[in-house]
Amino acid sequence: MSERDPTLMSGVPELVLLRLLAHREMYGYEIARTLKVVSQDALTIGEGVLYPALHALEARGLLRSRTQQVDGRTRVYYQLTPRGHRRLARLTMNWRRMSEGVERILGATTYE
Amino acid sequence: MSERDPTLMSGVPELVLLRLLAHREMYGYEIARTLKVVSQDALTIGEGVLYPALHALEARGLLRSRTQQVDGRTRVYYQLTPRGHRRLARLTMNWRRMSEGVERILGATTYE
DNA sequence: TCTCATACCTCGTTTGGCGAGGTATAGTCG
DNA sequence: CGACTATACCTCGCCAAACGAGGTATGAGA
Repeated sequence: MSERDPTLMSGVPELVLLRLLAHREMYGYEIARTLKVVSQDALTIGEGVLYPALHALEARGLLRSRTQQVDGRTRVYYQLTPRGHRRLARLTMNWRRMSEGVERILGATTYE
Repeated sequence: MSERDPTLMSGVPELVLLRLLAHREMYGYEIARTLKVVSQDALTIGEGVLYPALHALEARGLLRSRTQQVDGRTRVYYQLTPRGHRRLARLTMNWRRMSEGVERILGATTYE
């Protein structure tokens, strides 16, 4: 394994998507709304990012989906696979590491 | 103004570069080394990222450079312009906002 | 009827991170 | 002397990812 991973760059959408879906099954539109609310507007994900990301995650075997009709509208519900959970754990570690690194740079007043 | 800015994505290299150079003048190679040390290996910046980024920042008027010969080697020292300082302040705000958003997502155990 | 919210989708562009490569000098070890 | 490492700069080309803009369709309410 030892795949790509955010070296410096984020991959925030992937992280956030996996994390939201780790709790419970959700469908795309719901994810976008929830993200906005929970992050208190700090994060928003456009549909041009959201749907391609979900498809890619599913294609990689990190998500599983099922389709359900509700009030004549189609919802595609996603949930994490075991691989998705492992991936999430890994990405979370990387995120913490990276953001702590950035904080160290931002916080320091002198370097030598 | 009101330029693009990292919507979801990072722009970590730009932020970090500006922050390091806000303290004191540094040259490229030194930046790469310092970043690694100060971030305790959490962040590294390859030369294929570093130099193009520095040039782009200078072209945008956020950095100013001067060249100096030291022991027969050429060093290009960079420092922030006033615009660079303003940009740094802005990016720092965005970073905090974004990373707090991510933390809220990571930290929450239930959403409704 | 029109608009808004819901719910999905894709296409094309741009940006930017990154590896790999290239040049040159100074110092160290054998 | 020759090889190698560290210093110091640079560019090219690839690829992935974020994003805006556009498209389809339904249900509810004004």
